[in-house]
Amino acid sequence: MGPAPRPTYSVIAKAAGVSEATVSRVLNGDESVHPDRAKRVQEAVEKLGYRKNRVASALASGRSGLIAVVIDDDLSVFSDPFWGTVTSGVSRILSENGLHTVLMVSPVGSVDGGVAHYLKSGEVDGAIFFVLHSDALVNNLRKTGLPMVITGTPHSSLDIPFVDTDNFGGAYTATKHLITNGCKKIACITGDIGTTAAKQRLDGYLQAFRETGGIPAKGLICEGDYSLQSGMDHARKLLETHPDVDGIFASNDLMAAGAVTVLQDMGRLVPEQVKVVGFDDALIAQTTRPALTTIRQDVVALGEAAGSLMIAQLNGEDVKPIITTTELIIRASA
Amino acid sequence: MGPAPRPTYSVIAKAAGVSEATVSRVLNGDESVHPDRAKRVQEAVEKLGYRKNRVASALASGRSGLIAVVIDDDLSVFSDPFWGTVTSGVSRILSENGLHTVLMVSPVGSVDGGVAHYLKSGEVDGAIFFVLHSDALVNNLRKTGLPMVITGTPHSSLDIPFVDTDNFGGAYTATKHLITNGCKKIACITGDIGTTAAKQRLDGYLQAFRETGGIPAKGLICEGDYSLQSGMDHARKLLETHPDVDGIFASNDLMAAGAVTVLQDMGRLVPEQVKVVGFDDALIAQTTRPALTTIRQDVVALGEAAGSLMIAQLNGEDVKPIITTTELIIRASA
DNA sequence: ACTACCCGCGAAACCGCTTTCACGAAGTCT
DNA sequence: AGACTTCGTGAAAGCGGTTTCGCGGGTAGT
Repeated sequence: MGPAPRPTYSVIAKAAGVSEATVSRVLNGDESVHPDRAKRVQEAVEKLGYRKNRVASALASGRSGLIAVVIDDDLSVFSDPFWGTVTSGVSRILSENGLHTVLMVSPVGSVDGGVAHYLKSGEVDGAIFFVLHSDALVNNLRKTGLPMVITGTPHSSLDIPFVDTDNFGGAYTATKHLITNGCKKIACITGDIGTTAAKQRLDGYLQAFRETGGIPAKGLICEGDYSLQSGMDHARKLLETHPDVDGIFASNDLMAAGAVTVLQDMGRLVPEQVKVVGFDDALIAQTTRPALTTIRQDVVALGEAAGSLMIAQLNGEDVKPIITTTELIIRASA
Repeated sequence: MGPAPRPTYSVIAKAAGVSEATVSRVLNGDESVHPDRAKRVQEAVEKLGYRKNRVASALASGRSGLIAVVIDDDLSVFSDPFWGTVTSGVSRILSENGLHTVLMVSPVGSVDGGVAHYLKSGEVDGAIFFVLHSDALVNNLRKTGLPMVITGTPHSSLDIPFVDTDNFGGAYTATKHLITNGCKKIACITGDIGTTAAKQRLDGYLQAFRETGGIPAKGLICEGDYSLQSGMDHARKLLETHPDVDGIFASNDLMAAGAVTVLQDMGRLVPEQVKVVGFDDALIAQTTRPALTTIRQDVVALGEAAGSLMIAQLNGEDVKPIITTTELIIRASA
């Protein structure tokens, strides 16, 4: 025997002594049904343990109840808990609203790939993108009218709602912290500069400088790529070109951790001689010695924000980007 | 204007001069259609850019093309990249087979919760569970005939196919490595012992001991919970109760990292005085100083294995559990 | 009292694809 | 040559909801 046979409208309608149309109205919150009959339907539904068949409903109404979460295969899904965490936040909010999350891990670059087709096919009611490098697909999809939300700040200023961490503010705070603590020569190891997050964090760093009237010496800004290795490489290079560097703001904790180990290997004391601030407050920030001072971003909140932006859109409300706040977590490295 | 209007069977049928039934047969790989007509249909499909409406197809056939990935909310989805990584592997395999991944992050304990209802409702063709503590739901779902795959070893020996890392073998190898390198007093910090993975890793540790004739002294086995904190706590306790401990096998890298920092804080040299081996080869294994010697598990492969087990099941093949191999990664901590 | 509306509700069409069923043509067996 | 299969095919009946349309009765307007 297969799955338990489920009652259909016809059964409910019979039990409640009404037509299927009325059952449908009641179940979809149509106010125009007489309370008495609505109640009879409710009771029948209750009694028979009826559950709507989403597929049939989707076919008839054109709404599938599915939201795609599109994750670019480029992303380091494989080592960074970030994306999984955001997704779980998204998923929570969506399911609270009766929607399901369809996960698509796939190269997003192509405007004409399988993902694009799928999204265009109307099988999902909306799509949430985790985009870093390219907006091409999203941009292309705009004209289809598919409700979309971007996680991370888009490159071009599309009028598509997005959610992002306050990268600029966080980086500003981090750099300011270094300055306040007496650092005179502060380097910045950026993330992959092809991402808006990395750019914004760099901007925050620069802004902090600007305010103090200074301007970072040439060579103090190193273009990393968020990887441990790049953190190490740039720290090493920095020590050669600028032996007197006394502060480093790294665009994520991983690079910060890499920088710290290199600094120590080269005989520098952290934080006594060189202070280091990271970004993310990833787990790793707690395990390095000294533990990293860093900028915490609330990743779950980011996911939830993305989810609720989608919900709002589906409800026809007009939506504004959401920027989630960051927090300076002071540990031992700065 | 909404999504581009898509052609239906009726259009294709007309264009190819055949009936809709024939179109359906061709598109579903029914061999019994005359090649000529099949070709005509193919051409029409090609020419008109036809794409099948999955929803309609699902309603008519009862197959939704959706596979649920159920992640227990208990799990540390929020700090451990493990689950995200496995999921991406699953998703890749599924989508290669024309299936989509529906993500459900939700408390799984309840046999009667929303997830249970959803899975019973026939809206998905199968479910892949990430289960740690309880098999209740899975067990309950068996009688529905829903194809299922478990990631991780189930507690009770259900006849449900599962995939898992060779926890036992990995732990055995890790411990053996410590023994071979001259450790005399080797402690084990287990993971959450409510999980089979933790039990198996403990068993592997014990097996290595058994083979050398020894049996671990009382108190050398500490029950941790996979968290950084528990690694630190147990290491501290160990140094008090067994100051002469010279080897630690921790059930994951996070605890190993915690142990290492405590050891160092208490003045022990790693690996000179105490050697430490972790498990997972997580990113963190590379960032601790000294870098962790650990057991690598291929997490993506695990996900892919889960995906292909599901595919096989849907194809009616009979399936056997898959145990993926581990590898000893020797770094500096042991 | 008579036409004009509005409101609640059921009949029925419809969403787009799958699958059963039966029919005619062609092939096989005495 | 007649009866029996086999094979390819189309007509049509679903799958389980949603939604349009129009009807009957009650309220309102004049």
